[in-house]
Amino acid sequence: MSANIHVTLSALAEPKRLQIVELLREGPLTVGEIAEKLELLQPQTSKHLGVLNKAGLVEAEAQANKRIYKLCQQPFKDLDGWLASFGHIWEQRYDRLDEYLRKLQGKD
Amino acid sequence: MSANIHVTLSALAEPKRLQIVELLREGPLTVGEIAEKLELLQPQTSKHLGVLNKAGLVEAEAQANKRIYKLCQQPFKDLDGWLASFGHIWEQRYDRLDEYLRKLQGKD
DNA sequence: TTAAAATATTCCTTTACAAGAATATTCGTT
DNA sequence: AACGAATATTCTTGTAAAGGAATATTTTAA
Repeated sequence: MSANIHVTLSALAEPKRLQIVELLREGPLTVGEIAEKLELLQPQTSKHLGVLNKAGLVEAEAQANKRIYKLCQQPFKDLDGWLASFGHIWEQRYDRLDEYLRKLQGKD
Repeated sequence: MSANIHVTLSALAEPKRLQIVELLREGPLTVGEIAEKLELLQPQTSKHLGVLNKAGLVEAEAQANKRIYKLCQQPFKDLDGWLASFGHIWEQRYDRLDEYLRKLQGKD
C-alpha cells in the first residue's frame, strides 16, 4: 500500500519543497548541498526534507555525518496513475454539455 | 502559457477540493449537486470551486440560476508533463549511490 | 415587482504551518 | 575525551487559509 494522493500533493504544494524535489531529480544530494543550491537555511532545509520523508517522497542514506537524500519513485508513479484516471476522459466529449443538460431537464 | 505546477498542486492539496475534482471526473455538476454528494455546505462548496476556478482547474457554465462546473484539462496535462520529467530517471541507476559517493569523495 | 431557488460573498474565528533563532544530536578526527 | 562539521529538533511567532454563519446577488417564475 502506498501513501495516498493527498499526502503526496500536500507535501509538494509547498514552494520550497517543490524546488527540493525538482532539484533532486538531477540526483541525490546532501542537506548542505540542497540548502546551498536553493539558498535556504539548514534548519528549514532539514525540516522540509523531514516533511518530504514523512510523506514518502524522499529517503535518506547516512554517510558519515552527512545525509544523502534522494527521491522515492513510488509516490510519483502513484500520482501518475491517478492522473491516468483522468486521461480517458479528455478523449470523450466530456466538455460537451448536451448530455448533462438533458439529464438536468429530466429532473425538473 | 498555462498555470504553473505549484498553483495546481496547491489547489489540489486541500482534501475537499481533491474530492470535488475526483467527483467531476465523472462529468459536469452543479454546485448544489457537488455539495450534496460530498456532504458539504453550499458556501464552502462555492468557495472551494472558486479556488479551483482561479487555479484554472475548473470552469463554470451558467445555466439559468445554476452553474455547471467541469474540469479543465490543461492543468492536468501540465501536471502529467511535469511528472514525465521524472520518468526517465527511474530507468537509470538513480538509486545507486556509487557515482555520488565517488563525487563526494573527490571533494574532500 | 415580488418571491423563491441557486449561488456567491463577506466577516469572524480558529487552526495549520512555515520562518527564525537557538539548541541538541550525531559522527569522524585529532 | 574533546572538538568541529553536518544535521536534526524545539520553541516561538506570524500568517494564510479553511470553516461557520449571515447576507448579498442573480435568475426564473408568478
